[in-house]
This record gives sequence, structure tokens and C-alpha cells, in this order.
Amino acid sequence: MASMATTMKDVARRAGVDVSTVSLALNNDPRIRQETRERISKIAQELGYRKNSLARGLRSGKSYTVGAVVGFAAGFWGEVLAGAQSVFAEREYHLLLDYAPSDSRHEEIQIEALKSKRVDGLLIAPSDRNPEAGDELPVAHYRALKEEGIPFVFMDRYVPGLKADFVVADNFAAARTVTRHLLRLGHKKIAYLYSPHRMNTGQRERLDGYNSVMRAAGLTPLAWEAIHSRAERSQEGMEATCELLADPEGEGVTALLTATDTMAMGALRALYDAGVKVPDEMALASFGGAAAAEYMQPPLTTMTLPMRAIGEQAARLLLSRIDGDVSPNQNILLPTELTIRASCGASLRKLA
Amino acid sequence: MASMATTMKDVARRAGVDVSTVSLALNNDPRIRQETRERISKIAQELGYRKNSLARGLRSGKSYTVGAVVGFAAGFWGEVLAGAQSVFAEREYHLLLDYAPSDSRHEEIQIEALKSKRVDGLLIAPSDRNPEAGDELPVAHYRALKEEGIPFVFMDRYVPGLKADFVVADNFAAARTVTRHLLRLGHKKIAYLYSPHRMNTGQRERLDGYNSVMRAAGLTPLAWEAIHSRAERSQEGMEATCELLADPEGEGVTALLTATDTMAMGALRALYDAGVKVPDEMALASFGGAAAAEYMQPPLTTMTLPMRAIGEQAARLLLSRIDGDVSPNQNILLPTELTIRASCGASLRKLA
DNA sequence: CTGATTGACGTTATCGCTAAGAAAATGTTA
DNA sequence: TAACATTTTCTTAGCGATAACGTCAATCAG
Repeated sequence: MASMATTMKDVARRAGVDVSTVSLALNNDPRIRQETRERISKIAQELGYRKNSLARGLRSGKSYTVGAVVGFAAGFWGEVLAGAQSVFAEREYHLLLDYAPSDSRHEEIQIEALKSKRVDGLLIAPSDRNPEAGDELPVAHYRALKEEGIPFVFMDRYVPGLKADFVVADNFAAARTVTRHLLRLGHKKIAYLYSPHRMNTGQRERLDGYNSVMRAAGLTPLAWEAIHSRAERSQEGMEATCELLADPEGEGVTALLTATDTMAMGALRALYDAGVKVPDEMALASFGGAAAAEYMQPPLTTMTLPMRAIGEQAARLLLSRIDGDVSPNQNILLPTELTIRASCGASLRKLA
Repeated sequence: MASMATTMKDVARRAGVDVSTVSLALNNDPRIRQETRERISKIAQELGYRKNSLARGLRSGKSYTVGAVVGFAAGFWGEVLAGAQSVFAEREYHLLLDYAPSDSRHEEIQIEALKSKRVDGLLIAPSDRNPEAGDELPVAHYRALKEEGIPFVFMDRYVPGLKADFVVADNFAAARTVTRHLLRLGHKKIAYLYSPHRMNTGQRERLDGYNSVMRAAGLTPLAWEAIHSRAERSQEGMEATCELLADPEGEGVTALLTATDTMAMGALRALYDAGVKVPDEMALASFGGAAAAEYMQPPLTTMTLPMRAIGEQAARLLLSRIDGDVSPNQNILLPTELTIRASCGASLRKLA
């Protein structure tokens, strides 16, 4: 039988003090004498007292709960959330999870629901923007959050034109690094594979980084679009690669840089099926951090994204905002790391 | 400026009625006249009223929140949680996320914290048991949950000897299916690769299924243990495969079945490095559903686990318990699917 | 025309906890 | 020891919502 949970009242009665005393004692308020505090804690423990976060939240205006609105990609967001969760756990904060499909309408609904749950803050991965579908970025409702005084931090991407905190990987630098790496290996004709739908700031900056390095090197960028918007990323990568190989524009390409490592997996399959040897005839590199990338054949060179760190830092930043930090917006760019594996091979000289 | 959020009081004042009337109206109580209800709803909307779940929860004893305690493996649990979340979203329930490292002590702490948040129920992936570390299954605190009347549903695995709801893949049948598949292809010496530490009921049943089919076929099972307990699963799979290849016991093995697809990825790498051709010289199969498995070279044959369905069903079952369903415990076994890919190859006849 | 019934809201009393200020209890100083 | 300063605990008031009951007009039976 579900016997009523013990409350402060029970503890107070048993200890012969008032509930407010119990409250103060259990919250380690210095006004309560050490001795009393210990006695009360002991009794609370004996009775199996557990604080009621709902009541506490109602009274104090804090729920010790933070909403997270992220996309579906299980692996990536799983890591990010694990990072965030580890930080929140230390402070007895909890994550209220919401997976949002990549459209802003849904995102708005989720955020509304989370507000209703009175979250103290939000971690948000702003939805991808699909220009074809006329997706507008829902800047308005982020502004509403600000007005309501609910702090939020963007993760992995941000919203252009909106002053807000965000923690992202330095995608621009990452793209430059990996592109330069390919150049250094002797590649001249490097194609960049990406999805024009579901673009976000991260994707945008990778593309920009690639373009900038290519142009600086006096080379023509070849940004190749995967246009099968309904497919999975790996599927897209595969199809786009097939098309690139069949297209005259693809002639002479010796290196393929893909927007994500899932795309790279698809590309790898397409190359294999087409009999193109990786890395000898085609180098392959990407962005990501999926564990599986290491076990591909050949293992994939990637710009490893600091997934856990994104979650951790975003959580820390959000906590500081919740604690009342009103310093200017922080835009944190986390460094990425070039993880060189066999898919890029060695220098191209032997091919020359 | 964070203007105080509007409450029922505000709506009531504006509508010229009492707050309780607003409450009833907004909860669609038949006692309120249609006309009044509509007027109130309209005003609530205008004022941007949003119910305070904390207050509602405190008063009504329900938080419309469910705790989820799962392991770290981002991909698998990400899918499961996405499934659960999609079901909960329909009912305005939210998931309070807790990642628990695989030991029961932590799990207990997490559950305590979630109880404090007054979750209406729990989805739990009971921690793996590590016999070496003397891990006891924390049956006691599951019993405590029962006594406190907090419904919970196990996902993906269960706790032997504890009467409770659970939703798992039919691992025994899965193992039998894939083992039979290998036998049908002509393999006689099939090794099963698994981690003896972090065993759980799912792992146990896969092993049992494999053993049973082998014995029924008059063959000797070869269960090969990956003993590097600190490593990642893929790493383990790689090392264990190396050891198997080097060991006299491994002589003549033509098929390798691994406990998870991440292990299979490691195994594949080990086989490649050893110059063993997959599937021609060694067939490879596993359990899982990682998207990457399809993009391995060769693509991996797996028993695909119904990850999303596990989450969905568990969520539905939990909701029915929360709604007061007291029917006997449900132990749901979800079917798995044999996904045949190239890593198993065709019949072995050509090798004979 | 009176008393009973009903519909449609209003009153009241919490839910469990915490923030302030009041009140004891204790200690300190002249 | 009176008078004041300090600790330590208690009293009082809600936070925003809901459940159980109360009220009051309007309707209805007889």
C-alpha cells in the first residue's frame, strides 16, 4: 500500500520542532545550531524523508529542472546530453527531455510545454532551417523567452541575428583545418558534400571554411549538394557521391569532404561500389565523432566534434545564468580535433 | 523585465469569476457552462496563461513527469528514449533523464533523486551486473518502489526473480534465429563472442539461445569471453577476436557471432587486420541496429533490435499503470528481425 | 405558494515547503 | 542584575492550483 510519503511535518513532529526549523536545518541554513541540524537530519533519514521538489519549486519559484530540446540524431545528441546531465547532476538539477523534429513549429510547441513545467532554463538546439520549405527561424519565441526571463543556451548551433548564449564547435576553423590537411596531402580538386536543406549555422560555417581555404589556395571550390531531402544522411551521402562520380564536374576529384560522418559512411559505400579505392583514388574526410567512424574500412579521418564538452559547457553556462549571472552573452567556440585515419591516406605524390 | 507569469487568479479577475471556476473550465469539467468555459479559455489565451505544473502537481499529487534511468550507450538509448518520448508527448508527459553508469549504487542514487522530483513513474534499464565486482542486483530498492506505489517498467532487460513489468527484445529467439541462419549456411564451428562482465538478462539470453541451438544441432558451443573489462565494446570485440584467432580453440571457426554490433565492428577490424576475409573465410553476425552496421565493409548481418518499439511500448505500459491499471505484470517480448547483409555471405558449400 | 431539486459557480481548506519577521532563549556588558 | 545584543527557533503567510463542499438563483412538483 502506498503509505503517504513522509513530509517535513512528520519530521518536525518527531523532532519536536517546527517545520520551518526542519526546512532550515535540511537546507543547511547557518541559523540552525549544528546539534539541532544533525538531530533533525538523522530523524529525517530514519523516517525516509525526501523533499518534495514540487512544493519546494512552487514556493521558491525554482523547479531545479532544465529543459532540453534537441534533434533526433540519437548518437550525437546522446553524447551532448550525457555531458550536460553530468554537470546538472552535481547540482541536483534534472533534464527534461524533448526531442524535436527539425522544424520550428514543433520546437515552439515543445518549448511551450516545457515552460508550463516551469523549467529554470533551456538548452536548445535550434532546428535546422529548410529554405525550400520556407522555414522561418522562430526568433520571436526566443525573444519571448528572454522577456519572460527564462535563460537559455543554444547548443551546437545558434540563431543568426539573435543575441544569445551559445556553445558550439568551431566549425569554421574545423573546416579550414581539414581542408588544409587535404591540400597539404597534395589534393587540388576537393569536393565538399552537404545537404542544402537542413542547413544550420554549423553546416553553413563548415561550408564557408572549406570555401575560404580553397579560394585562398587559388582553387575552385566544388560544393556538391545532396538533394534527396527525405533520405537519411548516410543515404544522401551515398546518392550524392554516385551523382558526383557520374557527373562531368566530378571529373578529377581526388578528395571528398563530407558535412557529417554519417554522410561519409554513405559516400564510402558509394565509392566502394563504384570501384573507387579509398584513399588511393579518393581521399575521404568528414566532421563528426561517431564511434563507428573508426571501424569503417578504411577508418575515417574526421574533425572530431567535442560533443560531451558542448553539453557540459552549455550546462555550466546555463547554470550560471540561472544563478543570476547577467554578464554579456557568451559565445563559446570549442576547438575540434583533426583525427587522422586511413581514409585520407598519405601524400598524393605517388599519384602524381 | 520578467513580468510575473499570469496565473489563474489573473484570468479569474479578468473574467469576473472565481479561480476555481477557471480551474474547472480549463480542465473541461462538465460543471461549467459551455459559454463560460469558452469565455474563460479565450481570456486565458489572451493573457498568455500557462498552467503551473508545479502547483498542479503539488495539489493533485501528479507531476506528469516520468523518470528514465538508462545507460550511457548513446545510440541505442537515444532511439529507445525517442520512442518513449513520442508516446509521452501525446499525453503532455515529460521525461526526466538520468544517465546511470552501469553500477547499481549509482542507479539507486538516481532513482532517489527522481523520487524527490515526484515522478509519476519510472522507465528503468537495470544496470548490468558485474559478478567480478560483486555487484548485487538492487532488488531491495525496486521493492521499495513497489511499496511506495510508484509504477515502473524495465526496458531492454529485467531483473530475474522480481515480478515486474518489462519490455524487452526477444533475445533468446533472436539468438536462436541468427544461429540457425549460420547453421543453414553450412557453418559448423560457430564462435560466440561476449563480455562476461556487464552481463544482463538480454546478454544472458542471447548466450543461452546460441548454446541451445548449437547443442540441438549436436555441435559444441564455443563461447568466447572478451575479458578486457575497461575497454569499449568495439575495442573488446577487436581484442577478443585477435585472441580467438591466435588460440588453438579458434582453429577451424568459420563464423563469428558477437553479442552486440559494436563488438562486431571491432571483430571486423581484427579480422581485416589478420587478413581473414569476411565473409569468405569468416562469417560475421551480431545483434543491434546501429545505423553504421549497414555501412561497414562488408555490411553486417544483424538481428535488428526494435529499439524505438521498446521505448514506445514501455511508455504505453507505464502510462497505463499510472492511470491505475492493476492487471498482472506484463512481460512483453518484442520480435527481432534478421537483417541479412553481406557479412554472412552465401552458403559455405563453395568452401567445402 | 412552499419545499425539493438542479445547475452553475463560489468558499474554504489544503498540497509541502520556504521567506520574513516575531519571539524565545542565550550570552554579554556595565 | 538590568539592559542590550545574539543566537536560535517559531509564527505567519503565502506560492498556484484543485477537491470537497457550500451557496444561491432558477426550475419544478404537488
